Amino acid sequence: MITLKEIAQQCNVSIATVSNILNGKAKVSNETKERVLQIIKETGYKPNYMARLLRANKTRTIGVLVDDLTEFSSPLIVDGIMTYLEEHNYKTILENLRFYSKWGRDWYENADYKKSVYQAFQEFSSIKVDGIIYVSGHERNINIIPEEFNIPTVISYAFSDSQNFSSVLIDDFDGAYKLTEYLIKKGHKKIALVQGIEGNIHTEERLRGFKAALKDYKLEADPNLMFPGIWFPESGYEACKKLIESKKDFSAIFCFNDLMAAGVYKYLTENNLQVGKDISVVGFDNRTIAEELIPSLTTMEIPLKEVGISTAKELLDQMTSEEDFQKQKIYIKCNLIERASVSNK
Amino acid sequence: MITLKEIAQQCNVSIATVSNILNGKAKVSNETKERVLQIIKETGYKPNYMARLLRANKTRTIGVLVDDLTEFSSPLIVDGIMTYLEEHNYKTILENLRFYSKWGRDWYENADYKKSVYQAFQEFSSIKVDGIIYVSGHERNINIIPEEFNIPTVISYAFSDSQNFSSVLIDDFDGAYKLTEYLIKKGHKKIALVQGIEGNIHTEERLRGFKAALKDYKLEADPNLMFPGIWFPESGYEACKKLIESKKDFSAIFCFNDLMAAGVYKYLTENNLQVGKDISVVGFDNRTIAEELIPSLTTMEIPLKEVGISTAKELLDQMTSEEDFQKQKIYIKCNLIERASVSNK
DNA sequence: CTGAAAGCGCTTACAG
DNA sequence: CTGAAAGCGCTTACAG
Repeated sequence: MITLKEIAQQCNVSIATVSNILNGKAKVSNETKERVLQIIKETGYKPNYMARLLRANKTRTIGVLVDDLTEFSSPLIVDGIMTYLEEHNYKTILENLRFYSKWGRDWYENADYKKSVYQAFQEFSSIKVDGIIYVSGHERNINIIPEEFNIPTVISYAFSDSQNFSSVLIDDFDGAYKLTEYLIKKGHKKIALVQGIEGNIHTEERLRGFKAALKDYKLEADPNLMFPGIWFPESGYEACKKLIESKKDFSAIFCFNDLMAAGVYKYLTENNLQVGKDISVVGFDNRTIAEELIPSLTTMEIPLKEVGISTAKELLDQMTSEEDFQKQKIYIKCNLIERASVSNK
Repeated sequence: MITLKEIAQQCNVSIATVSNILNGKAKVSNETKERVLQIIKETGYKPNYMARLLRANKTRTIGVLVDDLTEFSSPLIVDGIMTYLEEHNYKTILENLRFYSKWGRDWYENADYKKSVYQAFQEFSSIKVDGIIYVSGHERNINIIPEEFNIPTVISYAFSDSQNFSSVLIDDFDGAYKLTEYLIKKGHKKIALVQGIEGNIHTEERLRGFKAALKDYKLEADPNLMFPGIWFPESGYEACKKLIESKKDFSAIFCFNDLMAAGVYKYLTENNLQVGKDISVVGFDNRTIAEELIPSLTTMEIPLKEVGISTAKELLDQMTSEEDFQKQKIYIKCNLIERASVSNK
């Protein structure tokens, strides 16, 4: 590979001059400049990235750490991050922790989890990234992000107790509130619930939103209509089975995600009940499947790309802020996608 | 950040000695070694990545170029690649071209497409990656991969006319053959087809496989039962509509992907025809939706993670091979996932 | 406007 | 077994 030195020799100037031209330090005559630029073009010379970084001691590179790239939310968040960073002329180095594929769905109970994150930070630190983004696979309280590296870090799709990290989250409360309100305005008063995993933040926030909406409309939440779930279709199927078999009075089912709604569809269909006619159903997430279910599913879209963009923006804002940067939690609102699974009651 | 030099000072040895210890060049007494290692541990010293790379002039880093990370196939392929590379102690730098999000679905007709790829190669080259993997969003003939950089490069989920690149592909022919054979063995003789976009490799290969299976079982392909499609549910819906309205005789529909199968489900359901009873349906891809459709869809799984692993392996094999490495096309077989959408005829 | 020189943090022959 | 020195390819005061 051709080097600065060789370019300088070919042009009969010093390497400093070539370097100055390359970096736009203007103290060079136009004539020399053009000659050098010409040669650079001819030879296809490219500066050595490593050397440059070693000297400059900053990289204009952001390290992105992902719990697991195969989680449904991750690619879109990463896409948003990269969109914003690219626009602002930053490069990205992505490290995929692959926690779900390595250790199954309960990986955050694995002892090596913390170690892996720490190692990733060490790597990023030795690469001298200018900032770090942690992309979580689901919202939770992350308390294992090392603070001693002193690199600006923002958390995407999760948060931390630490005051040192801003984070960008989904407004699950608002989403569930609006979805419930939508059902109420359609005339539904007895709404059954298929919840997510207990203790999970999405679950708790959506539950809060659900209850708040009922309360504001002077309705009461009926504990007999509330079922646990673990995000997968089977949960919806089982909950729906119990619900129907119990012969309880209800007209709509609010599933805390689309996959469980698919399970509800399955049970209802198998039992000759028509979704959107006999029983109304709503989901959450707006995954691909929501549009393809029959009838198509009314649900809440999570603007994941926007989460990514917002995260990247927060990080750059922090990196370029002069004074003490005020860390914050940013909540992104969800959008109601109205389809065909809810009828007027 | 603490440096080699400071460690050396603290230990009263030369930087060369510390460096040797770090790199396991054994010519150091145990005593010194332990003392130095102790200090390194205490101080939390980490070698400067850039400096090391600058000196060593190789990076143990693989550049991964992705058409678009939000394509359904990409995250899993990338996951496979990273799995293999991590096991072999390589780092990954990922560049997301974001072609689909930038330019819509016909991006490869965009003139800037080639330029973007070239620039990415330039970047990788100046970062001095040891190898490059190009991850395509769908199989096609890629003829715009620059060859002048002289960096070992393997193509994932696509191929090239050039003899300089190995590639890893899905065996669409085999998959379609087996799926067709499966239908035939279930007694279906008149099989309708909802194809993918014309000219697309997946379409052509699956069509070849379909026809080959029919031929081997002495059946004839009926052009009247073959419909075009563009991979989305609407295509399946429309094709199915025409098919039913034409009153043609058939007992099964082979959709070239799961999304179109979802459209077929929709039309059949709306018209009171039961999938898996009145009409059998199979798809291709085994996307999330396949399991959630009612009844669940029999389809071909594309082992995307395996594609990624295989690609990474091919690249490392090439990089470490002594003699002239024989470039090849590797075909990964698909797996039949039998569910509930096909009945015996 | 231009160049000689120091130095970023390492590795690697080489000498002792 | 250990260290002085050169050098990887750049950038950046500084002097002229």
